[in-house]
Amino acid sequence: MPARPKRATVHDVAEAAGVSSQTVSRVLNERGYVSEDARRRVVEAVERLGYAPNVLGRSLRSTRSPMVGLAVSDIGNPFYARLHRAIEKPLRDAGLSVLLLNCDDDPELEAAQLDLLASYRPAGLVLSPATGTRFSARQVGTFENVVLVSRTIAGLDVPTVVTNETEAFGQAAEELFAAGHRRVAAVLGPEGVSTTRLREAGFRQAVSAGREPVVRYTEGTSAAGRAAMRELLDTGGVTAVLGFNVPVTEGILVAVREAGLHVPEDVSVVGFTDAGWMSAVYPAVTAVSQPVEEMGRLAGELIVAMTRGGRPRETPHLVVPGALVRRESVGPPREGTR
Amino acid sequence: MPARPKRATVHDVAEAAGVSSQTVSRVLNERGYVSEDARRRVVEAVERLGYAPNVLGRSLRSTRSPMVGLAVSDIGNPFYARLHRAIEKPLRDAGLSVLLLNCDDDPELEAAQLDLLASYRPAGLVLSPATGTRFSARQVGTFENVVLVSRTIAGLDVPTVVTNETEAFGQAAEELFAAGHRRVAAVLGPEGVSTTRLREAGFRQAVSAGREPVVRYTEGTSAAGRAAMRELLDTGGVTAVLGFNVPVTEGILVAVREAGLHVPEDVSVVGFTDAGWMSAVYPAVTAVSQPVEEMGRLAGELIVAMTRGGRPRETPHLVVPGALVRRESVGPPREGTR
DNA sequence: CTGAAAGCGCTTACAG
DNA sequence: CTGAAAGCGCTTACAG
Repeated sequence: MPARPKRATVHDVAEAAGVSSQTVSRVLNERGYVSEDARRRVVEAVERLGYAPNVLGRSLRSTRSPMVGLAVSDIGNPFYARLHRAIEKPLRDAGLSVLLLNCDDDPELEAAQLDLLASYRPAGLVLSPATGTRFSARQVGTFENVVLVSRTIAGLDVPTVVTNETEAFGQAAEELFAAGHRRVAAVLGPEGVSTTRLREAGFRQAVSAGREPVVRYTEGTSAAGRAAMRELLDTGGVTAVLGFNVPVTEGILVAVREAGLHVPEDVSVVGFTDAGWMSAVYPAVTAVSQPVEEMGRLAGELIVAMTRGGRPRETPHLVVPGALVRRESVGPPREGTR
Repeated sequence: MPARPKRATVHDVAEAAGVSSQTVSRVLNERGYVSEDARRRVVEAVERLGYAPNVLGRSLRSTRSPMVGLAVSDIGNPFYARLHRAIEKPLRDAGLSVLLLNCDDDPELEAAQLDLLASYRPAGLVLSPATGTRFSARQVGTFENVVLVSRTIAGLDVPTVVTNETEAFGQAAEELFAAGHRRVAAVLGPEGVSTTRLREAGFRQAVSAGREPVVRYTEGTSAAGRAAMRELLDTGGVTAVLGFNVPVTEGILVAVREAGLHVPEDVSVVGFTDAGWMSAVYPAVTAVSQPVEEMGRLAGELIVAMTRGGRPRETPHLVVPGALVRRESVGPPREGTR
């Protein structure tokens, strides 16, 4: 195989243009004064040599890397896939790259992935922390600019972007209780995660006399949602269920199917976080829609602002509203189970 | 805000351990001879100073970066989300990082994203090219180690990992024709993409006397699938449909619902690429399951092997088998439409 | 087994 | 407006 041709450097461009490498740098970075003549010759040489800057050299010297980490628990969860897309855009427009880190909601893997990210000396980190995360005040310093999205960490003074979890989940619960269900289950995520805690609070606020809340904690996956729902159908005596996220809601529906039951005739279901397929099927699934694109955009813009040094006096804690989208998966309980 | 404390470097470690920076480097990279005593002192100093290597410096000097690009058309498409997870694992185990590039199936954006990637001088590129990609033999050289996944580019001599598209899609078509449908539509992806071409070939191979194929090309999104299906329901006179991918299949189901029709009583549907929700709903969706995890693993292993210089004599073209998963979305055509 | 020197590609800080 | 010098953090290539 032929040796790969060596790539052009600033020095090659400088030589071809008859200027110094600093002048090339000035032209490329549009900083400092450069005569029109020199600029023209540099631009022409760049073109001719097919020169493309090496970020490694640039970042090393300037001690400013254009990399921003995005650490999430599962890119297969459409919430995080949408978040990635939404964050990437404003960062790209600001000249920043996103390094996606999949952490499987595992604190060990998260720590390893963040170590990896740290080795790139990134400009920032957007984090949706894993259950039992070890991310702490100490690490905030390592990453300089940190924004938490969706999930938060108690006692950490960093900007956050979240949905009005408690209120929105409470509204979903009320939808089921108000339909006449007495025993309603919330199939939540892992205990100790902020989203589980806040959604559970909303669920409990919807409880009043004669209403019986049932709570199950899960890993937040489809398989876990399915297992929890199977158990609830066997022994829980519930007639309505709230799903923590898209995978859990999917798992709940799988279990209902496998039991030979139907939504909403046998069980009513409300999901948290909307997904395209929920309006593609019979019955269409009632769900709380989160403004994920807005969350991503806000997080991206916060990071951009922070990398530009615009650290505000007050740490921003942005809250975006979820909205219940009523479809067909909620009905009255069967006669006799009421 | 307090100035960020300067991070420790090899020199700091060297000084603390009473050795030279090269010896530190030798210990960290486990290459060359180091006395047990020196090693111990270095390890201890690393620990004490909380030293973590700077990839930028390392990559710049060694001209070997641990970064591998993964360029896909849409991380929101579960196929690519699964692919990312599957590729990331073997690469991480080999000490490589994945930079995910979302290209929106847009050749302009793809070019821009690949330019960005090139600035990191990556060790490799795993690419699922955009429609109308401008990726060419010239660029293969830029990225040194390239593997194409799922979608291929004619005339490019690089390793590929694909499903047996033609055969698997043909089997899905046969499933519908064999159920008694005469006019069957394939809602495909963009014209000119290898997957569209190969799946269409499979579709046409399933056609015989009395069977009428209808083909629609789309952008491959949920919205495009919905629009195509709406048109087919209005004027196409088809009783069965094949969906190109998960988003298109979702869009098809949305259009069926919006028309007040039911699957499979009014229209039979088979999807290409399986998704969790397809077995969570009534009717469960019959689909061709692709071994995405295996594809990702194979692509990752190819990249790892290539970065280690193990370039095989023959360019590998790996083909993995799709499998039709029969569920409930296929039935006989309505009487009278047959 | 170890270190002094050099250099990866770039930009900063300085001097003109 | 421009360039010579230095250095970001690391590893290579060499000499001992």
